[in-house]
Amino acid sequence: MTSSDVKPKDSKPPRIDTTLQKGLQVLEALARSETGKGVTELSRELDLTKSNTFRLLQTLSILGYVRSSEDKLYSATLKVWQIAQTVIGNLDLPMIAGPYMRTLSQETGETIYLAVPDGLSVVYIDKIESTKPIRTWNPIGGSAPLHCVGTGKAILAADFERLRPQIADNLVGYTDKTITSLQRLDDDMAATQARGYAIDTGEFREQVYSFGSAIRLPNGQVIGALGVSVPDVNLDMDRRNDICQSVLKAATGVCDALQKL
Amino acid sequence: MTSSDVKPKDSKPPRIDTTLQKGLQVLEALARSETGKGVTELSRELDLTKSNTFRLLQTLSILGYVRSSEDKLYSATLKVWQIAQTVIGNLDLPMIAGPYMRTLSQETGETIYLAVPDGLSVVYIDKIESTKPIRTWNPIGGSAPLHCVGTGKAILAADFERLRPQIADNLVGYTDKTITSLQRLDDDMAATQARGYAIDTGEFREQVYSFGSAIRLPNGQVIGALGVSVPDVNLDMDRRNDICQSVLKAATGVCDALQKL
DNA sequence: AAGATTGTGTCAATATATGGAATAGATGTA
DNA sequence: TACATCTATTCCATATATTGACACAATCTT
Repeated sequence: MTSSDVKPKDSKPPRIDTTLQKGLQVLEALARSETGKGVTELSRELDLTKSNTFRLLQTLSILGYVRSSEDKLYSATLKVWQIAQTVIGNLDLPMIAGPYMRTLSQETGETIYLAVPDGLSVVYIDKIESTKPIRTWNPIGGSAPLHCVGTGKAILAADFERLRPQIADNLVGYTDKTITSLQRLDDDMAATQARGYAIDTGEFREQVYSFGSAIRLPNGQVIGALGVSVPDVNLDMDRRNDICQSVLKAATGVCDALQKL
Repeated sequence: MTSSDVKPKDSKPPRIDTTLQKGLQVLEALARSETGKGVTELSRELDLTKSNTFRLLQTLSILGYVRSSEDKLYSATLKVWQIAQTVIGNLDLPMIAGPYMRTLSQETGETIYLAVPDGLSVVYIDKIESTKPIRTWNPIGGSAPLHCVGTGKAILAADFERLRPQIADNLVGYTDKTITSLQRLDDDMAATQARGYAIDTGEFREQVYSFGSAIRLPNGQVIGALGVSVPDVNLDMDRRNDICQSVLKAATGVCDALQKL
């Protein structure tokens, strides 16, 4: 049809699936609503037909994204939140954090770790080896207890109220420095929260110090931590302070990068 | 066209917009993927045509739900997370928490508050008046500083590492009981985290005690708090303990209800 | 009880999404 | 270098799946 080309419309706006677009518009509109909305209200807001809106709502309901309450008010379910959680769980942290890890590596020369929480442990998902001729202890994919290492303690402190009861009975000792009493853990977590970074003074491996700072989403949710591991032979107090500041700066940088994502 | 005879498929189950369905399937598949997926890979996984998959990806890209990385790998953006945040922001907490608030009211007989965080304050979004002939102090819509009241302190403790630096310079005093030093706040927050509920001993209004416990999403994110306000004339130590336990139980109940939502 | 809302079904018309084939680019192999 | 085999992307005729107008029922207002 439209054989008479009087309307050269628009050249090449890549065609777009209108049904999908409308469906997502409906979902977003419901997400914005506090109380839920009716079919008619929605159709007016989005400038769609009532039938059309109804149909979209029906599909979204079947797919679980939307629920129609008691009366005829539709509202968004937490399904989109669940999906968001999986997105966050699959965020490519190594890529996002990469530049900051490299900076951190240059500034400190020590081994840099990127860790994510996994139950009551951290799992190392990326690292940069120390430039110094000292072997390193944790491979990518390896794990360590939350309460002993820099990255773990940073994560623990960032979500302490929730994790505390779980970890209270699991304060396994690894060295004579390991925190095994709940009282000492409480104190250490308070100090960590106050500082913004965590300090491990050989609490998991003898002679190995580590420092960590949490990586958070814009709303505060913890999704990982950056850390630096140092053989304590290398460590005087000045360097220790420098390293801590660097870690904190790097983690802050990653958080900012996440803001913009 | 297609004047040919009928095709008695089955059109009894409520028809569903297949384009929308497929588009959401694509989105979910990408959300599950760590590395991102290509068109062909997706089309095979979802049993769709390549052209079809490509078209869906194109529209999802335009709508901002998906991004095609450097080379031809598609992955989900944080847009679904942003939408999830608005859903959570608009959760009908009063309805969900209602039953637990009523139980709490019956158990204590005192004024029950439902509060949400708002910057460095709490805002009361629902309440149940005390059954006792004592007037109450905070209207729905009213607010109070995070660091002085039961609900606020519960929220503060639940997200302390993030909020601490913000509130450090804002410890305004209201009574001579108000916590105005960071050191005392740190201690109190540690104690609150350990207990699972917060105690306000007349720190906002003279003679008014309050108790609060945080409401969290399944992943730990704080979205509000339940609280009980009590004129201290009514309060002996036994009752105080009973009330604290009741608040804790009620808040836990709301959290569980959110799990199932 | 009448009237004005609403949500929910129906169904033909056609605009819309679709699948297949064609193109283009990239990577690997001989 | 040429060939083979992957990709992603575009094009287009076709029919299918979406659409909108209308009808109907169920509430709510008056």
